[in-house]
Amino acid sequence: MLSNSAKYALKAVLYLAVHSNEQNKIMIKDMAEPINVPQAYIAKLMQELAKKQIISSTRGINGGFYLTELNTKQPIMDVIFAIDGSYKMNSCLLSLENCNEQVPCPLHHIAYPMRAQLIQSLNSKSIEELAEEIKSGITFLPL
Amino acid sequence: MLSNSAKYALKAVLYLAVHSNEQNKIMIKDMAEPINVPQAYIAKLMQELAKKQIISSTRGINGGFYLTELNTKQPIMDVIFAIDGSYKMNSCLLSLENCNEQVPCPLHHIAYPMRAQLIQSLNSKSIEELAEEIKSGITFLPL
DNA sequence: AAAAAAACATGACAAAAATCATATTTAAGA
DNA sequence: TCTTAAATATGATTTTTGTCATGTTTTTTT
Repeated sequence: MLSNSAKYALKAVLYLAVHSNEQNKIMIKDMAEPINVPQAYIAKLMQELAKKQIISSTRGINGGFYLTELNTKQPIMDVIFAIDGSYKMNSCLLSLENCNEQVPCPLHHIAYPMRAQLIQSLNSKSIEELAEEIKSGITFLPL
Repeated sequence: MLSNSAKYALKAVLYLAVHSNEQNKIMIKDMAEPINVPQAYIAKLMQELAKKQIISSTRGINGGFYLTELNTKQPIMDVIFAIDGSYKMNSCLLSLENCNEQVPCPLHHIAYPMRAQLIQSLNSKSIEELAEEIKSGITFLPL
């Protein structure tokens, strides 16, 4: 449902959402440890997200990664899609190609409503909203 | 959330539930094609399930795999646990070890209720119940 | 008792995902 | 303009997962 990479990316993006802005960029080496992801690995993911404009970056001295106002308005789902594509998230629990409401697989009625609701939530929640919850101590971003 | 192996195993078990009983055993070579899983692969999975008593088997001539009455009463979740263990299914969306109700991760409030409900469904639905739905044309077991 | 047909056990191989390493490009400051 | 410090690009390596192959054991039939 979610690759390891997507999970790492989500943690990283939320970390940026809480700790960075256009005046305060964050370097790879300073974010790898707090989110507990290997530096070289998270670096690759961040580059991918930057290329797809999910996050922002500038190189050179005083460079780093950060989120613009616009970046933070994006739904969480966009981060997932950028890394995993849409297939993983959208496919049926049994990964049956032709499972749908008309020809439902044996688990469809159990699994589909929940997945649909999850997708709905991930699409409607913005990065910013989740960051606010972290800042106000409602949720946590631990190791 | 579910390994490929677990998905294959579920398809196979449901196939047995619909097509087999103690008088009517099914050989590997006759089930691989209809459920669209490589024969050698499903063979290995079935042996694992047989060893863990999720399904039944007898060898030798006229042998094969089948489900006893007792087998069919088991919850669907048991099949998943037998193949994947409990970790995959029970872990938080971000795979954070110490995410819980007291110290929730940023996605906990979005993801947990649905996962809990899914687990509840998989635990309360028996193999037999799903097989009945297939037999009566409510759901389908396609490729 | 022997032969045949099935599951069972074991391990080899392949593909994909995760992880690591290294060289290149860019931006800022001296 | 040169040096430095950062992201970027590319690809190598490792680990995990999925797939395949082959020989062994068990059960039934003759």
